[in-house]
Amino acid sequence: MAQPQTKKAEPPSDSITLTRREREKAARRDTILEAAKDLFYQKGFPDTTMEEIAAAAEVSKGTLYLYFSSKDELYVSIILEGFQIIDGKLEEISATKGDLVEKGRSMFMTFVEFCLENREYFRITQYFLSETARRNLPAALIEGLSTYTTGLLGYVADLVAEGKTAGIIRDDVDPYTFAVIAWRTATGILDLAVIEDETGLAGGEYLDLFEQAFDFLLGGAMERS
Amino acid sequence: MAQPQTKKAEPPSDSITLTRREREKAARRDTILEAAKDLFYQKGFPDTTMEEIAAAAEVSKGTLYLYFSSKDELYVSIILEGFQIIDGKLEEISATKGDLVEKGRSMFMTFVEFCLENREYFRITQYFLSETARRNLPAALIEGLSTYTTGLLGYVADLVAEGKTAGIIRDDVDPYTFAVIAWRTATGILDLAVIEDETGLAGGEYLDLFEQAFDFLLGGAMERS
DNA sequence: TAATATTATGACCACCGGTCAGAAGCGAGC
DNA sequence: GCTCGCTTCTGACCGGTGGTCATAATATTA
Repeated sequence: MAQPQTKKAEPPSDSITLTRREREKAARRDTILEAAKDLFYQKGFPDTTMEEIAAAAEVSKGTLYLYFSSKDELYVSIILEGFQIIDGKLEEISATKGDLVEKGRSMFMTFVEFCLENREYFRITQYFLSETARRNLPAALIEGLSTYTTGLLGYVADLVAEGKTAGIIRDDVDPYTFAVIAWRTATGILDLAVIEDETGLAGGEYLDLFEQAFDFLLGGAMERS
Repeated sequence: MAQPQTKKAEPPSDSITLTRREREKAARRDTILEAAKDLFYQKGFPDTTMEEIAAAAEVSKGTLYLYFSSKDELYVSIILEGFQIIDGKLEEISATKGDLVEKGRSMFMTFVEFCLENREYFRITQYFLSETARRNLPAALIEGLSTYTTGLLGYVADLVAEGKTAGIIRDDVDPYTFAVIAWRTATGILDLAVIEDETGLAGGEYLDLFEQAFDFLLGGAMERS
């Protein structure tokens, strides 16, 4: 997940020791990351303490801070992992040949379903928007997240642009703007859908709401023949 | 802010003592609430401590807990106040006669602008969606919020229903569903717009994004003549 | 004024994220 | 194989926070 890993197989006696060290460091980092992910997903971000993560990773609390500068940075690293998974799925859809509208719907629903199946992950990404999180985070991480987001939106924007060329989407629709709006509509509804104890709609019922939201947005962007 | 206030001006010697006590209690509660609101709006929720609120309200920290069971409950009480302001604005728009589409846009943008002008308020409402907040909150407060939300959405749903009657909105559009989607689209984008330090778009630029989002949604719901 | 009930106080507690001085581990040179 | 020096690890410790509770102050009643 996002770490060099430097698996170079050049073993002259000199550099090999350094390389093994690096590998061990990366492995420990991964161990911590996995432990943290399990706990965050199980108990949520605020209820997971650094002490617990340290115990689960079988290191001391101090060691945590040798690999991650703060609790916030730790979970942002986990976010990035999730981003890469979604990125893979969208790229796959993007590569298929087929009806443009169905490809769009598929992207939208794939994103939604991933977030519904990984609620804790979604909650974490949302928490990241909060002012507090951003104040305490290394600028590099924020930058990284923005880049990933832009990348994901790119798949949608490209599709919309294709739709314009094909005469399906209106000329005055800006592809990237549409992508942003669709993305934020999805997350807005997800905020609701991710709440377990809600009196109203339950899990599956929300899928229809997402479908309808997509239909409205698309309908507003399509060329009316 | 949802407290009785009991300003009754009936002063028979017997009940007056009891009433005065009640009034004093309510007044204290209000004082605390005002102090907390000022601080929350100024410094944000996480950076405001109970000690500070106590100092600002000129009471001790312990007293805070005689009036509010937790920090969470304190600020949710503030949320309810904000809801009533929005409710008033939407009701006003609802009562005007005029173009249905413009009324809808006006409701959407009024909500958005209120949230942009009261970012702290908006952040609080969003935080309220989190699992943690819900676990620690009195059921009555959650119930209250749901009721208010349903009320706000009612204005939009009624307008959509009117649009259907007028033949502007498609027959198969469910008014309440549309209202929910529009609401969540707004909050989804607001999540982004409310971040100060964002590299990309700045404050005002978002207004256009909201307008476009509204246009897409509406376009998808309108009867295509 | 004395007895009682209500309300306010702030020292105190548990807990958490984060730090740091020192311990432990490990490779290199003699 | 022993020591020296560097890297990695540790856990006691710190500052600060939300929340509690025995006690004090105040108001009410008799």
